[in-house]
Amino acid sequence: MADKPSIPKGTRDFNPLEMARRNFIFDTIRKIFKTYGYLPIETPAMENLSSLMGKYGEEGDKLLFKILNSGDFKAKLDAETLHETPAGRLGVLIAEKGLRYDLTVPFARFVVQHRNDIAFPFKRYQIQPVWRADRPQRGRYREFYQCDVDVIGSHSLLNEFELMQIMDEVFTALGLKVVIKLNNRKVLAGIVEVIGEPDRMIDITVAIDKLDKIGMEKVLAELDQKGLSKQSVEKLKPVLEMEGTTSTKLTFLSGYLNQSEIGMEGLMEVDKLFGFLKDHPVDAAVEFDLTLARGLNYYTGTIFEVKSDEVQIGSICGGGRYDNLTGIFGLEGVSGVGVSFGADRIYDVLLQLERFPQEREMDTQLLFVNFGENEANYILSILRRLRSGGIASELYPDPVKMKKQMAYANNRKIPFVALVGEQEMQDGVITLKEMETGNQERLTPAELVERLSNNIS
RNA sequence: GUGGAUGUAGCUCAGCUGGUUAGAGUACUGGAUUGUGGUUCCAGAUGUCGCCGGUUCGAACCCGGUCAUCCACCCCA
Repeated sequence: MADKPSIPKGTRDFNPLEMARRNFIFDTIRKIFKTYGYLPIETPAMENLSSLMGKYGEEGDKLLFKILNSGDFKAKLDAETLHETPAGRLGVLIAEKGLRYDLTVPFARFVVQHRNDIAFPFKRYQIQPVWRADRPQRGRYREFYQCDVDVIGSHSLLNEFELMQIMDEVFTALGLKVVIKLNNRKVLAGIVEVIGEPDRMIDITVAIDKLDKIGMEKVLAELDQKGLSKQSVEKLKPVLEMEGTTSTKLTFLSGYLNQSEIGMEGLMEVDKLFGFLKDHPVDAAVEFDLTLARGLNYYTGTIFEVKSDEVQIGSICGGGRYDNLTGIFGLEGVSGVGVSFGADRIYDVLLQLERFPQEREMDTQLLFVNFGENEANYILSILRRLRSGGIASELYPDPVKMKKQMAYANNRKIPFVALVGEQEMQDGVITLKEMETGNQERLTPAELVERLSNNIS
């Protein structure tokens, strides 16, 4: 056999069953976005590389898919640059476009570019694929869909709360038990300020994150190795040892952070969100989680992450507040907040839990057996009536053996088969067979339409 | 980017410390049943055993390389 065709690593085909299931997820999410007043936009698959580079940290830049310039992409390069430039850097010299890495940065670009046509606060949703040159793994793809909702142009914490309600409503509608984790960058900034290491936020949050994996001693050793002073580590220790419920944690931190203005501000925000929750509870569990740092470096306030309570897979939804994302595109002082649902991981979770609803509304309801040219021609006008009545129906294209046509209906799980042969044509009726029971009845075309319309509703 | 595992029929997998013609289930095709599917029975087709090389009288099996896939770390949706 010749080499089988294949698709690039980390990408997938979707068959009709998978599409029905994916659309169930997209439809559920879209419907909820709309009821909260968000409007749809789309942006191109590719952006100028300059819009993408530097927005996701050093790691992110490496994971960008770059698109080779068309035409003679090395025309402007002299031999020396071509040789001397390290491979990693050569990319930007021969590629000026790249595939989008997420939907938030293109959205920021969109807002800046169309600022005069947008009424702020602008609430939009966007459901499109994104691409990352990551190494594929369980729950990690190189092409996957994000479903983003963002509000831009408002500082109000009501937006954060609204997003929490949306997250809750979506996962409830999908029938999934989840935990919404909540943190605030300002609280993290406050902690590093208090211990006197304001520039070491990343090292410290990574250390906090590893706490339950490798234990206190190893975390302390690692911090020491990273060059944190003993004094700072000592000061950090109470935070690492912090335990208990959200409210005891918040009480502890309000004492701990009281010398840090930014820390207290963050704490107040977290407190306010939990206040909203108290008055308007949601189904999902909501946890204050200091270990949540999130890699995307544009977040400045609240950070969200949603994890499945039932299946172990990375986060299935995440997001946060970014105060100055549009600043990098030249529009200062516009604050935004948003979250992104990972449709592909949600799919994996639903699949594993077998929670997909058994839905087959739009599938073919009725198949006409093809007995030959005359019969087929006669059936075409009946089909037209059925279809204009909203009944999905089809005629088997070839006049092959009946057994084969029945087997086709069976495989497609088409619930009804109609037989119209010479006999029926003469009598002006249709023999309708219900596949599941095997029952057959003779109906006029009008009765047929009525019978099947009732069956659908 | 670092580490580990696995590649045999369309799919899921057997294949004995290396032995001659590589199997099962399922799916597929035809028939039992020429206007009736899902069950049953009968028959049939299907493989460079991922690829390249080495060891051997002999390799799906052992060794080396390579590619692909999966898993963990990292990062995240």
